[in-house]
Amino acid sequence: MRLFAERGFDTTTVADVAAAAEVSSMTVFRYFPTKEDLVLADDHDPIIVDHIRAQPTDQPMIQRIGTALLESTSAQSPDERAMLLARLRIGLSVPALRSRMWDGQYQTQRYIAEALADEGIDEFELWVAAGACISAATAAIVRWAERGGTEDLAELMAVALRIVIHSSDRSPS
Amino acid sequence: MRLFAERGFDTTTVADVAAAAEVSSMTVFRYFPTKEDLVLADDHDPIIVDHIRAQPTDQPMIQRIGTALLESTSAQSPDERAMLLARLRIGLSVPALRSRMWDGQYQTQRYIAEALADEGIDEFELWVAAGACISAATAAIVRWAERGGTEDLAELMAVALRIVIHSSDRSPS
DNA sequence: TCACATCTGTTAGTGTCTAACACATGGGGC
DNA sequence: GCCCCATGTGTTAGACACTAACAGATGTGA
Repeated sequence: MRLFAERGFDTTTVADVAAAAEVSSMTVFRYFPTKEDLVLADDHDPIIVDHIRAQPTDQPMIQRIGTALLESTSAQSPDERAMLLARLRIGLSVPALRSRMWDGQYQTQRYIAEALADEGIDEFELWVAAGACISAATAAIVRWAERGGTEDLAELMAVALRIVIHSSDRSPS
Repeated sequence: MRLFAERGFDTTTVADVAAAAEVSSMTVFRYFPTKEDLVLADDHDPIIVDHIRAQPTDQPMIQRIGTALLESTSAQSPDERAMLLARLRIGLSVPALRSRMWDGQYQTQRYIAEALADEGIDEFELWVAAGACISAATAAIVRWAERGGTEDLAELMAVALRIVIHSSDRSPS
């Protein structure tokens, strides 16, 4: 991350990273399947799923997902926030990384839909609701990163989720 | 597209495509910046923007975007549908292409937000609304492709958009 | 101390993509 | 008809990401 931030992602080779880590290039590829994974490796999905499962089941589906996303973001430590910002700073400016980030959110969407399956909700409706919430959360995160992390991420995300969810008065299940 | 469908994307080299087109590899890269662009090249964004601009301005923003997406999909010819399905068939199964597809939607989101700027709406709210609609449209398109294109895409998209928009009673601007 | 699994390095190779230069083709002005 | 020039294309050389197969090192348990 230090090398990428200093010299740029595209202009830093895997060999450079390997040398800085005092290992061979092969060793890097053994732990990170691609160069992109050096930046994108994170384990936030299980945390989100935990928060999803902890939501009261008497709420509308879209509300449960949105609240879970908001909670799992609010629970981040300052260190995690700093790491997230560093990742986004590099990731949003490099096309290859940006694409991979969106795909990471697609994976998150799949995890969420999987965690909430078997509740009798229509599969497609669940998928759409998860997509809408993730889209809103992403909008907040991107905006936050573009402003250099100076704004309140949790508040931004709450605003974004409110736009998508607004006064949903539909019943659960 | 034929080669990729027959022999797989990863197992078909650019040299193979170039040979089939009876040109050199260099010529391929001159017209398509990357191998992925051989599959992903499309020009749907301007059409969406046209439909966006054609919406009555007395509707809520999210409604205008959603309707425009639905219209520009409904207006597709059978040939365009077939091409879309072929692209999705290959694209969804190849990680590198899937990632790039998501990034294409990010670009679409930017076009939409740009087309609707200067209307006095809060920039962030506009961005979130566009993201939610695109997310819904994408859910419909992916579902449609996963079912082999047998379902009614316009109807799927209408259902998805209704979930995101539902009975929004907020005023425009 | 030995057998074994795990980790790491080396080598050789494939494939994407770039840069620089040379060649061919075809149309417009003299 | 001939040259000039723009455009399109091919060739070559090369950087870099990534893979596969093999060999050496290291540490752990019996």
